[in-house]
Formats: sequence, C-alpha cells, structure tokens
Amino acid sequence: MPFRLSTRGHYAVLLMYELARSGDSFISLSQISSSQKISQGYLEQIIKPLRESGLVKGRKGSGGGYMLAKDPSEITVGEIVRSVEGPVIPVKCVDESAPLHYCPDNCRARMVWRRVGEAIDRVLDSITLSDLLSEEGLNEKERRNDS
Amino acid sequence: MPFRLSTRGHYAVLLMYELARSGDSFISLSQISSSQKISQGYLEQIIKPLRESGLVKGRKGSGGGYMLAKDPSEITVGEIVRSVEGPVIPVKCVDESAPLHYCPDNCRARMVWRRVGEAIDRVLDSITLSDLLSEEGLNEKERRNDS
DNA sequence: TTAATTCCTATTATTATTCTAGGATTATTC
DNA sequence: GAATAATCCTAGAATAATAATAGGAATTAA
Repeated sequence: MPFRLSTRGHYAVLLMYELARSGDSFISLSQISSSQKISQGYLEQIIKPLRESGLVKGRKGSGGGYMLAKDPSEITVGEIVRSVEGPVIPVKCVDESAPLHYCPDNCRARMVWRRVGEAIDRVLDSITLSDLLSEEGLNEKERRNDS
Repeated sequence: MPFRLSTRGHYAVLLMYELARSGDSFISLSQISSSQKISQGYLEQIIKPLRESGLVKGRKGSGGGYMLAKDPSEITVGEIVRSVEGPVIPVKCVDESAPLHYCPDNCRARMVWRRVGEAIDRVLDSITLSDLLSEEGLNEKERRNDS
C-alpha cells in the first residue's frame, strides 16, 4: 500500500504522546514498553534521534527515564516523524539533497510527488502534542480546516 | 523515509503518461521498457491491474500493445496509484476494511493518519493525465490551490 | 506459419524493516 | 560502596516487502 508510515514513526508518536501525558516526570521505557506492548529495545532505537534533535531528555540511573524537553504545544507530529524517519520524500526523484536524482526519463509527474509531500508535511506540522492530549482541540482544528 | 511511494506506483504513472502521449495507437511494453529503462516483466505486472480496472486496454499479437481506455482528462493520478498499490492507508490502525485494527492502546493519533491519507488522496485525485501532458495546465492548477 | 505481442504464474534476489542480544555507562537507593 | 535500575550504544538476526527474472500459453497481424 502506498505512502505508508512504518511502525518506527507510528511508535515514535505514541511514545511522545505517553511522555506528554505524564507531564513533568521521568518515565522509563520499560513502563511504556509494557503499557503499549512495544519491544523495549526497539523503543530505545526510536527515542535516540528524538533525544538528539532535542525533543526529549533522558536521565540515567534508578528513577530515571525520559521526559519532553519542551512544552507539548511546541512539538508537532511532523517534527517527531521527520526526526525518526527523515524528511518526507515520497519519490526519490524529488529529493533535492540527492544531486544525482536519477528518474526514468521525462518524469513529468515530479510536480505531483512534490505536492504530495508538501500536503503531508502541512498536515503533520499543523498538529502538536497538546492537540493530541485533548481530543476536543483536535476536532475543532479539523472543523476549521475543512470549512 | 516516511510516506514513500514504491516504484510500482511511480512506474505506473510513468507508463500511463507514455500511453497518454501516444494518443490513439497501441504501444508495446517493449517500447516503453527500452525508452524508460524499466524491466519489461515488471511493467507487465504493473499494467495488469490497470487493465483490470479499465484504465487501459491491451491488444495481443503483432502490432499490438496497450492504449488508454478513456480520455486522459478522465484518468487521475489517484486512480492509477490506487489501482496498482491499493488504497492510501498510511497506518494500519485507520484501515476501515480491517475489522481487527490492532493498535497499541490509546492511539489518539489515529485522526492524524486519517487526515494525512485524505490530504494525499486530495492531491492525487486533483491531477489528471491531461494535466501532466501540458506543464502549463499543471502550474495553473498549482497557483490556484496555493492561493 | 511465423513473428510479435499480451497474458499468466511461480520463483528468486534484493532491500528495508523490525527486533534481539550483549554490553558500557551513569545515577539512585539501601 | 555495592546493588540496582535505568539510559546509552552497536552489531547482527529474523522477518517482511519490493523488485526483478524466468518460462511459458494464448492471440493476432503480416
């Protein structure tokens, strides 16, 4: 199926949502692993880039864990997904950073893929963790966008 | 990278674009295979669902090949992509057709994935093969959408 | 009848994703 | 200060998805 998000990005959002729910305290991955039924080792790999891009901070040792490094209202789903999966580039031939973007000749459709990527980013960037915390907020936003 | 389109969908659009360019004559896959540098066997697999959903028609035998079954203005990129790759469902837990959509608990983000899928479909369905034939047409549409 | 093509299915090869294993480091708690 | 609980790090195995190949049957035009 086209345009799938791998579990990596999916779990990353879930993970960040759980941290957002817990506010100002450190939560261990083992807690999230057992509550969300996701392998702890996999979570460790997923949270690494989130830490490196300054979205979460970790504390080692007993009683340690992770917590958000910013207010939930300042973290978008787009930042989370791009942090763990890289930029949204539906088709290689629209990758600006790859100078040798080989594409079977005459790919007139490039514009389409570029626009798809922008549309995805627009949705992802319009939703913050605090929107997810209150379903009300999310639905309001939706109503506003659809009108 | 997230939300990627596989070569299957990419090639399908390329293929349909080539057929659209050639108008009312049958074009063989071997021609497209050599001009676009795509394996002919792979093209055969890709064009099968396109034929089954009535977007192209094939003629066997010498001088045979494929041509569009409708006017290019009546074929959208969305129809092509969904025909060869299935529906746009970024994350399993928003798949309506799968009754057992298991999702790690409390997936508040479902709304996000649903909205991403809709945004992708909106872009894909707004562009027809005849839009691709004239770059002008495509750019005009873009200007209209962005304003 | 021959050549060119679609049409069909199974299998292999390649790549990407998901998960596991094992350990090093750091902090807390007893 | 020792035990424990956690992050932090890397390599690799297992699994799944994607891309490509192979070999042929059926059909049509020349």
